[in-house]
Amino acid sequence: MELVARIALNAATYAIDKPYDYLVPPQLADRLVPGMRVIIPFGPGNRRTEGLVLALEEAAPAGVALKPVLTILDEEPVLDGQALKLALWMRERWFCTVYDAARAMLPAGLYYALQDRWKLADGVDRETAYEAAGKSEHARRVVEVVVSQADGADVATLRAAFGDKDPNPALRLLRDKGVLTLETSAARGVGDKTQQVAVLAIPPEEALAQVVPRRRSAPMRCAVVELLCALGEAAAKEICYFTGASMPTLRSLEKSGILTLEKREVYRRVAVEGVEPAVRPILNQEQQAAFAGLDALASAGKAAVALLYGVTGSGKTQVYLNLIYEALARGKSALVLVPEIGLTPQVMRLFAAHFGEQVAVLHSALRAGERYDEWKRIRSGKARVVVGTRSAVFAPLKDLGLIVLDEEQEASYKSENVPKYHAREVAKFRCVQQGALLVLASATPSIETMYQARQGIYRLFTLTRRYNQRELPPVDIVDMKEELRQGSGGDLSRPLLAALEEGAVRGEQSILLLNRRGASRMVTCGECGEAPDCPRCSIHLTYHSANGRLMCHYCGHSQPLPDACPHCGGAFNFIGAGTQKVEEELREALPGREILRMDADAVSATHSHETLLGRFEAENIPVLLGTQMVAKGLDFPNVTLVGVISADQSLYADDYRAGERTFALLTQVVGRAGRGEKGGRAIIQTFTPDNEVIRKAARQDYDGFYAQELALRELRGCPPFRDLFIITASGRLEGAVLRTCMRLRRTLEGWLALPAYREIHAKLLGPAPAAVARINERYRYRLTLACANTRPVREMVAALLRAAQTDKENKGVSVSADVNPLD
DNA sequence: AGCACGCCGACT
DNA sequence: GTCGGCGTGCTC
Repeated sequence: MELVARIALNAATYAIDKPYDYLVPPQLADRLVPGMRVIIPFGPGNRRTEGLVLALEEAAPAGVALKPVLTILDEEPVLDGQALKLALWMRERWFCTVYDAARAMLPAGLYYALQDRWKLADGVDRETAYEAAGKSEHARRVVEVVVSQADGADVATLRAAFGDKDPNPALRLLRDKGVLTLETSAARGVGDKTQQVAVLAIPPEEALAQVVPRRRSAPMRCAVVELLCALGEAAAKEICYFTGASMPTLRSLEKSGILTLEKREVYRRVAVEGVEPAVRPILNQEQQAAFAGLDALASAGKAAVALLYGVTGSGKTQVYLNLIYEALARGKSALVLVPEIGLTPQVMRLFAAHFGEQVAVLHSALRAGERYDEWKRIRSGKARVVVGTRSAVFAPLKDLGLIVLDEEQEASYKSENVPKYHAREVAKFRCVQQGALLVLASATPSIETMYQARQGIYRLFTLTRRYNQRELPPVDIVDMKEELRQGSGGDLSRPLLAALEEGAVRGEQSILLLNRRGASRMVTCGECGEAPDCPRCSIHLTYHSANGRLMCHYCGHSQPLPDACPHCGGAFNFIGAGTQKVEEELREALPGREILRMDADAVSATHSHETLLGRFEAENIPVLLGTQMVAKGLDFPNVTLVGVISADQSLYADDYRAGERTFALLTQVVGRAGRGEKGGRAIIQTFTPDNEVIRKAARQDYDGFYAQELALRELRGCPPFRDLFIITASGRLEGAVLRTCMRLRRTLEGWLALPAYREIHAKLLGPAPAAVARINERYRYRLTLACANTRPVREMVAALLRAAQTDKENKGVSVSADVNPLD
């Protein structure tokens, strides 16, 4: 008998992902446990890859000899039995490999990078090596590269030296002659959250003296140095943004000794210590009723899902804080998930105040090492309450009694990367595993969740009473078409400007929400209507006034704004509002009033969210203008006016969730306007004032919106009536991508006609170009399969993906699948 | 995806 | 005879 490990491999692609059997050598046998990661040889070349041990079995030696496990990477298992089951389920559910799932579940700080280095074998000097290489040009080049490097050459360096040629045959030849050896080491990948900072290495005058005379031949070098002289030091990314320079330019300046590039940690941990302990919140009658019902579910020890539907300000948080107290009292642990934008220092402080040292915080802004520390605290049982964003759903809590998803409709719960999981579904699975209660909390639940609740599949608890019984603020909907007719062509209507001015005169504050990504605006030619496109992606470039350049939001390409339209010579116009443009318009309309801008640009530079919001409140700045993130400032007592600059921008996006997203946003804004003593009002600007989504949001009429939207979803065949499987093909040649898509469609049509799949009743759409048809010189087309998400359908889609990856006809085209994407 | 193996043309 | 380019099939 021998010990065999069944292992999921990092190197396996989706098409060949399955457990592979390896022999456990006797000297490793007593240390190896399922859930540990190992290094194993894979493929004909026995290249080293990482693997995750799924199971260990005693077996009689088979006919063919198994390859051995080489190294164990972990002292203790990193995933327990339930986590391994979750990984297997994720593969089935989201079309990823088991290892993809495992990677998503583990903190990055745990990560090992395998480093393969080719070195001269012991006792071999460079002369012998060159001799062995003989006349082979490739072999000589390999030796050249290897001897030029003190501790051997890594694979990437060799690849680079060979251009598009393959160094492998030469490497193998030299290895077989005993000249070269390959060493594999596993290096911990901690500290990956760093950024490059450029610092002048010599006095500014000297630096300028070196580059200015050569401004003509090297304008970028000159621009970079001038910027650095002004700033002293700056992040490499920012330098590239402001000057249009690229990283190679910075590296060449480093080589010339003019500047140095240093790696620095980006994130700092938010201190939570020194928080006053809080007492368990007391509930009003309505909250108490919801709490009692939920707690009865939680204490039953059977898995359940509940929707806690409570209007803004009804105190959902107090309810689930009480549930956590109860869970802890029963010896259970609790997990609270918040959307990315919702995990603020206030939230962290709130939980620290209630649960002190028992709280662990997991979010994307933690450094790899810190995240790893928190992960260990959770696994050891020291932390029993976890607050975190999407990936915290995998927190290794034992005896999980409760998971809360706050603002459950938020898009940030769906992962955009492989595996493209939804935290709500993962949470549901974990609750089933542990017999725990899942609480979905929201003032504007997603249509799917409310549908399940009304069907009786989820238990529904409702909070209708607003905090201190405050009335809803008056909401004005301003018709921007009418504004235009009256000759007011800007982004700000006269009623909004008047209200802003009035507020400022009274010393009150206003918040303006620009419902749109970043600081951007489209540019079109006023004569021919042409808009500049990204040369690599099929999307329009947007203008950034901070650096005066056109940029691509997908690949980061940037170029100067042309003086005139290259097609007809006409002048460029700006359409759509960006925060920077609105800011300029505001400054003109409200001379002398201070305006604070808060968008991705303003925040990433030097000031965090928090410092900006803090300034807004402390300095009583009259106007705060920004993207979604300003919604966090709505609770300040002196804010009496909230303006939505263009409700249309998200409403007319081309996906089925646009209505839901817009409704949730407007409802939140209106519901929270004027919470303070002074009351308040909201103004919504739109070109379509009769739109029912906008009107219902203004009235906080969720039920009306739900009824209308549900009917629409049924008509369109969207969730919750059908799930959408999006199968995307991408590649460099548009024709090949489209042909692959057509073949996939024919295959699916054939399969759907088979008796085995007769029950599916699917609707098949496409091929259609993806929303952004080309990204980074790759074309993307997609098929949509609309039907219920059942096991046979998932098996069919999985079979399609495997077939597509194996089919030689699809060379150069990759195919992937996603379920109910949110974009 | 990577990698070996096998086949074939180019150059010595 | 090699060397190196390219197509095909497998990965415990």
